[in-house]
Amino acid sequence: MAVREGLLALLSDGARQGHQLKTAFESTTGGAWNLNVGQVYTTLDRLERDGLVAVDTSDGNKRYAITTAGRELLGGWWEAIPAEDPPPRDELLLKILFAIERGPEHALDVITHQRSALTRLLQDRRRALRARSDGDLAASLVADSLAVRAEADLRWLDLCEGRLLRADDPNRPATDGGSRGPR
Amino acid sequence: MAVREGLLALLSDGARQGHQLKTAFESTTGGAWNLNVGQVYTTLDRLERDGLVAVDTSDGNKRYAITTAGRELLGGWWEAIPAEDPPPRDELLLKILFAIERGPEHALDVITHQRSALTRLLQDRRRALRARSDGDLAASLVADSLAVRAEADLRWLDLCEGRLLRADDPNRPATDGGSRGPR
DNA sequence: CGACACATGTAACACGTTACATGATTTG
DNA sequence: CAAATCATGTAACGTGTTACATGTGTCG
Repeated sequence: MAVREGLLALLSDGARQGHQLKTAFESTTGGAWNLNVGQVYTTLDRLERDGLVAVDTSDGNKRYAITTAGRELLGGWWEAIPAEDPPPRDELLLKILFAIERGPEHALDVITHQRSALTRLLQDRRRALRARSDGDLAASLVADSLAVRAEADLRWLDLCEGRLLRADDPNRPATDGGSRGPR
Repeated sequence: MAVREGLLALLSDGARQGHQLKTAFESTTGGAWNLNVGQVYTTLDRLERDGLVAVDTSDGNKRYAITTAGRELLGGWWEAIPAEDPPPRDELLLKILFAIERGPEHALDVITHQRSALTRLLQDRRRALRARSDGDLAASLVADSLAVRAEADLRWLDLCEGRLLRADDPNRPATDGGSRGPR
């Protein structure tokens, strides 16, 4: 559900051909996300099927134009806050949750490993960010996003470790003895 | 690619039936992610097709067991750091990138709106986190993750706004005049 | 008995992705 | 002219998701 809106956003600036949309999409995302041309057309077909775009062949070319319904949907998109319910499944989170299920020691191992790997990755990303301080705004924003995301993941890993250690610590009265009991 | 590994992780503790896996998956994720039972079976079919699990009917029941290949894949999963290439398309990031394409003013509007909405969401999440300080470790970790994620998004929005304002500011020598020029 | 949970599936669809087929136009 | 780019698609596959069809067992 991201290609759709991206194409609509591009079309809200004026009708374009399918192939142009691929190019525009990639340049808008700073080259971070390439689209297979075929996907553009299949997505456009679906958008047309849903009445969000219409084909305009008034001049010999085949141009896609956004419809009123498309504009409405897009208007909502700008305002909508990306918070699906249920939230998208985050791989790191899932990994730790299932590691805990296998045993807290295992989970702590995984956390340690992930943290060091993530730290390395973050350094790389920061380095890349400094190196490529060319004027490409989009690419910079993508890099920022990746870095911030990695920092957040690291912070979460720390939180996670804290909770695990506290849960294991026999000093503390366990908040609940048998929530995970195997039937 | 998250249900597969989750089921494998559960099976690495011992063979189970399909329906039990649904229950285990949901309890492991603190109820944050429910699975349709049908999906468990289709996923198991695919895992079996790929030789990662095998069906065991030695006792009258139909149990799925992880295979050696499955264990190998799982071993890699624990260590693998969730950093796909290209990175997963982040909706907030996409939204801002396409908003910029429509015009920096528009982008600043969207940023402002997203920030206030996200701030509200974050407060809700924090409140929810405090309220439900029951002993459910998994649910707490999910809530932590959501909160940390929201904080990171807010921080990124600030970064983003900064870059945009700097790019628009005529005092600064624009790093590049025509990278976004409409041909 | 009737409701509910357990248990196993099938069918249909959405979206994303890759590979492939085809033709027109441009340009070195 | 040959190669590259522009342009439009189709086919096939993978995962995720929902809805539906069925049957068994348990318990109030």
